[in-house]
Amino acid sequence: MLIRIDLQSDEPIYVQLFNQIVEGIASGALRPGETLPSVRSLAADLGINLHTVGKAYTQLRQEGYIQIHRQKGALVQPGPMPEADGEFFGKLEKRLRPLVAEAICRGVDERRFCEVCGRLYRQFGKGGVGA
Amino acid sequence: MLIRIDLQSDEPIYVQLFNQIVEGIASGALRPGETLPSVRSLAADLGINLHTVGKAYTQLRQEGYIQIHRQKGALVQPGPMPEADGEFFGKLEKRLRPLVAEAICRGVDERRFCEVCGRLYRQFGKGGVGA
Amino acid sequence: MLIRIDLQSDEPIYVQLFNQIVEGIASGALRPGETLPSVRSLAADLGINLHTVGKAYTQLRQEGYIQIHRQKGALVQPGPMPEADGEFFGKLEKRLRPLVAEAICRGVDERRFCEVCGRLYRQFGKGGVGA
Amino acid sequence: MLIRIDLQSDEPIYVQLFNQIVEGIASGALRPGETLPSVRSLAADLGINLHTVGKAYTQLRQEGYIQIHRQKGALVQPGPMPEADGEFFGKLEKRLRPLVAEAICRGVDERRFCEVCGRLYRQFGKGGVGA
DNA sequence: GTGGTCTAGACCACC
DNA sequence: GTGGTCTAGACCACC
Repeated sequence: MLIRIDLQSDEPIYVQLFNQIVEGIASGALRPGETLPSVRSLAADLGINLHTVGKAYTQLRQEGYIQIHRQKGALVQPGPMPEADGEFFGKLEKRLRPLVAEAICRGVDERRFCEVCGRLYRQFGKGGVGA
Repeated sequence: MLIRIDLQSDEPIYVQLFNQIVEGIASGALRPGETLPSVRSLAADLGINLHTVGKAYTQLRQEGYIQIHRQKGALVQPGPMPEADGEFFGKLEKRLRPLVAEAICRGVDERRFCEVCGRLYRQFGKGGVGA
Repeated sequence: MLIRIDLQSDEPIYVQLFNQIVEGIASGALRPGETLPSVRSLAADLGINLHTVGKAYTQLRQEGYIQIHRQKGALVQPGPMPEADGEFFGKLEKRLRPLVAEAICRGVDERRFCEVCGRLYRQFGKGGVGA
Repeated sequence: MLIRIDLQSDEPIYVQLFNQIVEGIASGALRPGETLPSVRSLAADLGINLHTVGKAYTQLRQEGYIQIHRQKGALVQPGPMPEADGEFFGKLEKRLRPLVAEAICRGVDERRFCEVCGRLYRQFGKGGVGA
């Protein structure tokens, strides 16, 4: 899977990496159980620091998206993905709220907002985990 | 309008303030043309530094949500709110993408995702700018 | 002559007033010797502070664009306008330099830059002092 | 590149700094991709506060003249410079208008005015971005 | 080491 | 009184 890091973004690199791996899982580019490159090799490929990759991997593990084995390295969660519990929906709402508020201020109604969401779903929807 | 700042949050205070004012506009708690408290008084009320409030106000002005008059203080944009142009939708998609990806990984389908959005729209929708 | 003050501009009101009166002279809307409204009446018309108008008038007098008489009030310089001496050209260059620099950075060449200047000259050029 | 700050000037320090960096880019003294001194070191060199430098850098970034990398520091925009769109020409006209008006009042015709512009173009033109 | 955020406190222009 | 600018100094995330 192709990963693109934008060094001049104000988004921390480890967050970009985290997001792109989650997006890879969502799109099916990364399948459950699939091995991920080692911290060392991914850092080398992307030209970034070992610690940065390590931080992204650690966070992915903490949220249940990947597993990390001392010897075998990292792999996409082969078992059940983390579930969408109340905590998840709580956080989701918290992160969505400012986006919705800005959209409302600019006159974007619910239908158009959901169209954007739908477009994203379709972008990911080709062969993803839910397929 | 009640504003609550979480000093422990990892979200910068000025961002929290920015978001809450935008949410106030979206909900109608802040009406177009309504005056906002002065930088000094709001800072005192919230127990934060006036520069932090100033930074939030400056950003709100840059994005067109408020006007700042050098000696009369700040007011909610009385004229047309910033429009939802291509740039806005581009940024919106960029900010929505990781949320959608995480939702997909957890098995949340488009319908349920849009339900969350819809709930937020209804939260804001009572007497908001579009009403 | 119509004067428009933008209260939400970051340009001080007295500067806006100064500029618009100079522009009125340049365009011929204000003729040499023509009387200007009193500080008091102009302030009332524009809904701004007396001192603000006073400051603009004082500056216009200091630079030779108008005369102020205790009894008769203010009038457009009836005699020779301030001349374009070395000091003037020095200041002009200083104020033009950042504009030219920004234009160059954006790939605007001298010809196009001067076209903009020429357009402004033509805007003013109908019946102005040089006509 | 030599930067000179006039602490007595009524022009804010961060604006002086902004302008001089833009002028450095226009003249070619600062090349695309070239690294700029860190906020701290430039502040120390100029004997001003690091926040003042930070404000200038932030504004330069917002207008697309430089990039800021969170840990590598700032560099002159290596890619395409911000383009001269309608917004730019609108602002340019607004800033040029009072200069042209004053020039007209003093009997400076379009030809002489453009000669001054041309002289500035030639000052910058030796090895600049357009060269 | 780098920029980002926050605080405390000062002075200024404007009106 | 209002926002704008500047300083000094601190802590933080990132890498």
